[in-house]
Amino acid sequence: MSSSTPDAGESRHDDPPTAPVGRRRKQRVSMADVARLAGVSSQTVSRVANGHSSVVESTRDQVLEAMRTLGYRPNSAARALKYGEFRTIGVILFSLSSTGNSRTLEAIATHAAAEGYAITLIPVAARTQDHVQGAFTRLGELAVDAVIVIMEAHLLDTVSFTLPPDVHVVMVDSDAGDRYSVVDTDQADGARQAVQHLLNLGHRTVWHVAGPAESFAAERRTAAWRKVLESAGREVPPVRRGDWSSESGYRIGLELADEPSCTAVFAANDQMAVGLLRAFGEKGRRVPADVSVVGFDDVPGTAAWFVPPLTTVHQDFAEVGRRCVQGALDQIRGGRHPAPGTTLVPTRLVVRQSTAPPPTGSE
Amino acid sequence: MSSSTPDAGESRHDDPPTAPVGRRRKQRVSMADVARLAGVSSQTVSRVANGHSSVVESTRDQVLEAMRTLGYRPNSAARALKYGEFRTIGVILFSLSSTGNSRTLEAIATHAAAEGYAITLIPVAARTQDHVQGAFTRLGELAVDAVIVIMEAHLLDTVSFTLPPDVHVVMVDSDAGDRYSVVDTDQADGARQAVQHLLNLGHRTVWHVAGPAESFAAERRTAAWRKVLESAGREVPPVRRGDWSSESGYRIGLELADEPSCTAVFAANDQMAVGLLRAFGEKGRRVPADVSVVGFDDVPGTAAWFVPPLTTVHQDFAEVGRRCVQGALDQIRGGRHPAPGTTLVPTRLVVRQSTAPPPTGSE
DNA sequence: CGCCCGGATGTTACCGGTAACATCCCCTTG
DNA sequence: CAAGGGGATGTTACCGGTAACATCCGGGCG
Repeated sequence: MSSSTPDAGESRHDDPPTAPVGRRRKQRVSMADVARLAGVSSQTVSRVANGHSSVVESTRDQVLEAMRTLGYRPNSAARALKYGEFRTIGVILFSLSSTGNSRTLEAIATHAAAEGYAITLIPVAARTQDHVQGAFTRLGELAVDAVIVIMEAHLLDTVSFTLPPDVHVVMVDSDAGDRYSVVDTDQADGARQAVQHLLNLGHRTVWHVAGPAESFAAERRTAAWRKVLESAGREVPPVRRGDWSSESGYRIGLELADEPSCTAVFAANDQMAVGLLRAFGEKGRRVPADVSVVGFDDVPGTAAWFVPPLTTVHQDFAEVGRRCVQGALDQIRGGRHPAPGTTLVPTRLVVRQSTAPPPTGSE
Repeated sequence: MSSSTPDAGESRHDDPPTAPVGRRRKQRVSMADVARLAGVSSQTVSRVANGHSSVVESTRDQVLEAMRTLGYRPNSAARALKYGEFRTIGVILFSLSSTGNSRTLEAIATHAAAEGYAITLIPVAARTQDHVQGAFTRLGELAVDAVIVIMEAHLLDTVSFTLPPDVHVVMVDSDAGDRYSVVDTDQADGARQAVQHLLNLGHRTVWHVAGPAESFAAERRTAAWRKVLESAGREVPPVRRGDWSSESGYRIGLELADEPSCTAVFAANDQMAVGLLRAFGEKGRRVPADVSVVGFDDVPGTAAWFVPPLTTVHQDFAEVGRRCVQGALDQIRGGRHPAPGTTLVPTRLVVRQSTAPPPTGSE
C-alpha cells in the first residue's frame, strides 16, 4: 500500500542475495548460502548440520562459523518434502473452553514435543455438519502425519466417511473403537464409583443430572448410573438432562429441591454440580446434610474450592493426552493403522465434603 | 515387527504405483499420478486444482474425476517450499491450564483458520531459561510464518535476544512494546475499575492479593491498585502476594480475616478470590456483608456461580486472540515488521454479589 | 613402484507443485 | 489462402535439503 508495487507479480528478480532488504519472500538463508560462504558444497553443509559421518574438523568449524554468521535455520518444508513426513500431528477439536479439552491438548502438545513432533490445531467453529466436514477437508491439505480427533462420537458418525482413508487417526472419547484407534476415559467406572459411593452412604437411590444427549461421554455416564441402580435393585428416578452449563444445573436444581425423596444427586459434570449447589442453597436444602452432590471432571483449582468442596470423579487428562500421542506415533512409525480398539484411562472418585449419609428419618 | 524388513533402508524401489500396499512412505497420490490417470500433464492438473484460467470443460472434468478416484490431496510441503511460506502461525505458551491462555488460544485458532492459516503449538514445558531457549531454537526449524508469544514478560526479557531476528512476532501481555508488536489486556484500567468500585461503595481502603512477582500482568494490576489508592489519598495496606492458586488465596484469606480493618479485598485473579471466599467463610466473616471481594478474569461458567457470585473484572480473551492474529497477518503480508507498539484490549468490571458497602459502624 | 582402499568432499537427481516459457492447433482476417 | 493471434496444453526449471553415487587424494602394502 505504501510503495509502487500494486501487485505481487513482479517483485521477483530484484533481490541480490547480499541485500537483506528483500520485500516479500526469500530473506531466509539456505544451505547454498552457507556453503558459498564456507567455500564448500551444500552437501557438506548438510552433513555438518546433521552431524553425519566424516567431515574434517577444520571444515566443520568453517561451516559452523558460516552458519552462525548467516543465522542459518533449516527449511522444514524442504525436509518434509524430501522425507514425505512433517513431524507434526494435527488435533481437531470443537472448543478449548472445556477444561478437559484444554488439558488434554496441553498433554498432547507436551508429549508430542518430547518426541520431536509439533502440534497443529484444527478448530471446528461450530458443531454443524458443514463445519466438521470443512475441518476434515482442510485436514487433507494440512501438513500433518496423523490426526487426533477430540469431539463427540455421535456427531462424528454422520460424517466419518469423509475422513481421508490414508490418514492416521486417534479418537478421544468416541464409540468408534471398532473402526479407529480410540483413547477413552473410563466414564463408566467413574460413574459407577460415584453412584456406589452414594449408595454406600445409605442413600436409597441416586438422582442424575445428565449431559446433552448428543454427547457420547454423557450417554455412558448415564448408562453406568442406571446400571448400578438396577443391579442394586433400586428405583431409577427420571433423568434430568442439562447441557453441561452451570445454568442448566441451576435450573434443574431448583426443580430437584422440591423433590423430598431426592437426597443424592450425581451430576454428569462439575459445572452442573455447581449449579445444583447454588439452587439447593437458595431453596434451603443444605449440602451435604440434606442432599449429597457428586460431580464429574474434578476441575482443578475449582472443584475443591466450592462451598462445600465438591466430591467428584477425577479424570486424568494428562494420561489421555499421553496415550493419544503414543497411539498416533505407533501408527506413524508402524506404517499401517494398528488394530482398532479402545484404550481406557482409569478414573477415580475424590471424596470431599458435598456428600454425606442421608438425613436421618428420611427413610 | 511382523514381517521381514528389519531396517527401512531397502523398501524403496519395490512399490509399483498401482499397489496401495506401500509399507512406509509414499502411499500418497501426487499430481503426477492424477495426470497419468487423466491423460494430461501435471501442469494441467495444477491448473484445475487452483481454478486457474482456461482449461477446457472436458479436460477439467477428466482431471476432477481422476482426482476423486485417486483421492488426491495436495502436498503442502511442496507448496510451502515453492512459495516460501507455510500459512501457519506458531503459538508459544507455557501452559494451557489457565483459562486466559486457553481462551486466547482458541480465539487465535479460530481467527487464523478464518484467514486460511493453521496454528502450530509450541509448548514450553517449564519456566526455566533452558526450556524457553529450547522453544525459540526449535522455533527456527518450524514451519511457521509468524509467532505469537504468550508468556510472562519478565522472563522473556532475559532470553529475548535469542529470538530469530527475521521472524514476525506478536507478544501477549508483555512490556516489550518498545521492541515488538504487543497485544495487551488493559490490566491497569481493569484494576482501577475494581478498586474504584470498592471505594465508591464507601470502603476506606482496599487490600490487595497480588499475583506472583515474576508476572507482568500481576505487576500492573498491583501498580494500578496502588495508584488509585494514592490518588484518592487512602492508606495503602501491605501487599499480600499469592501464586494465582486458590490455595494461596485461601492461606492469605485466613490471615486477612484477622485484620479487622480489612473490609474490601481486590484479588489479582478469580482463583485466589475463591480461596479468599472460603477462608472468610470459615473464619465467620460474611461476604459481602463484612468483607467485599473482587476478582479478575471472570472465568466463564465459574465466577458467576460461586457463593456469593463473584464481582470481577472481565477480560475479553477472544478480542486479544483476534488482534494477535491480525497483527501477525499484518506483519506477514506487509513483509516487514510494523512499528512496535502496544494494542490495548479494554476490560470491564462485572458487579455481582461479592461486593457491598462496608459494615456500618466500621468507620 | 604401482595398486588398492578408504576417508573427505563434490555432483546428480529427486521429493511435489507451479511460474515462466514453449508449443500446438484452430480460427479469424486481410 | 497465408499470416497472425490467441486459447489450450506441454516442457523446463526451480524452491531447499539429502541419498546415492562419483571423484579425488594420500597412504599402506605387495
